Amino acid sequence: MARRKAAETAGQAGKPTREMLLDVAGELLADVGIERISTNLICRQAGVTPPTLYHYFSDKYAVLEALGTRLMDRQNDALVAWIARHAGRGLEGYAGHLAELLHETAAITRAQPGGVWIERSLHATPNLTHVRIASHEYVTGKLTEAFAPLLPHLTRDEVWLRMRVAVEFGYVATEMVSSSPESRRDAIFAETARIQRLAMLDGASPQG
Amino acid sequence: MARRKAAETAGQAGKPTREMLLDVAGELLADVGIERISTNLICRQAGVTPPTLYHYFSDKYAVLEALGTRLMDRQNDALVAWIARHAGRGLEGYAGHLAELLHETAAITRAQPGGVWIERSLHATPNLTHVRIASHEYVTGKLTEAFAPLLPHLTRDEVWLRMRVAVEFGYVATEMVSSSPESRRDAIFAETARIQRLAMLDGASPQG
DNA sequence: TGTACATCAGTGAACGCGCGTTCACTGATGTAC
DNA sequence: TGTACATCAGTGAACGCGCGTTCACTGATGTAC
Repeated sequence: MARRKAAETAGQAGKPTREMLLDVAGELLADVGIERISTNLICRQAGVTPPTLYHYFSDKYAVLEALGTRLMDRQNDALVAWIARHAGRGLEGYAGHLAELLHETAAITRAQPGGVWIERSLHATPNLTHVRIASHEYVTGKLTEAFAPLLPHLTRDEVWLRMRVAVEFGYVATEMVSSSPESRRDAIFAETARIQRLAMLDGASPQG
Repeated sequence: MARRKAAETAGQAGKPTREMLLDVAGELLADVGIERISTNLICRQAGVTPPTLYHYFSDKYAVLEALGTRLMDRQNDALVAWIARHAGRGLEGYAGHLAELLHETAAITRAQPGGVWIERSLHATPNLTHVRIASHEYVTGKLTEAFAPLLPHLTRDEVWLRMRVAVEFGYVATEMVSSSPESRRDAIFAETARIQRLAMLDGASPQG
């Protein structure tokens, strides 16, 4: 009687309980916010009793941390794949496909229940900021590896800073999009890609 | 016996109680986060009993909203003054002084107890996002007024979008700075100003 | 193939605690006459 | 100048509620022999 029943009650039949708890937690971050979410509420919404949650997570913060890690790992994988896909074609190979990267990242965020509220919540919780920072520094490192050889007039630290700022601008764009009507999405990403492109090419020789 | 005593206990002698409650609330947002802050905790820290807080604010959200409004009003005043100070010297009059604006905004944020955590908290609380959004749209409007005549090749909507994105990038820069060592501050703002400048001048005639 | 046992995902019920908020009240100060 | 009264900033104590977490337990499944 124990196994599998809860997930079905919550209409998430088939999903492993742990994943389902994370999905429910994400939804609740969007609905009530980091400031109102509670373990009891997550359990009630998931059709599970509290000891089940504590079977999978050591405490409330572990739930939120896992939620953030799951989202950011997916985003990071997409970025690494994007770098690989456009490698070997010089600066313009990357700079010409920034909007693609923004759209992909946004799609991943949108696909996850809670979407952008997960990032906002991590960001506003002193205990949890390290998740976001570690993730952003990881992708900054990957981008620095890719771009440093193409920007020989800059020191590695200068490239790193340029990438760090570009990463932050990218995330803020996906975030703006999430609170704008869908019709505005393309315009915001196009504008962001335009700016990031200028930032990357500035000072480099015309054909990168 | 009633009047004035509480503020002195909390080492904020002379400050009106309402202001002191907001300062304490800001500190607590930085210390424990939006997710742990409580009215009882604010009162304890401020050396005041709960009914005093409810004398000045209708409920917990009103405290946080007032805190956000106070910070953003100060930032907005600085931006309006910056526009006035550099008006009449064409595009480059503005674009050449972006780092100044970033530094001023950051200084205002830093001067307020809780600083950047106030913005993060509003941002992550569904009930309160309207404060941040209204403020950012207000300054976007002011910038659009100033820049539209200088960018005649763009429609007003295009200028608005460009400004909206620039505003968001500016805020994210002040935010990055707050979690970086002080020595990095200038570099981050210089990089942000570089990018914003390119974004503004792109497509315009050389002397704006 | 049967059986004994370990493991594992889950339940039911409760714990102490701090939350947001409110009630009835106090006493200092300002104002009218 | 004195006095009656309104106002205003604050207190002390408690309210019901939901929080995060834990205890002892259940019963289905996997494994060894």
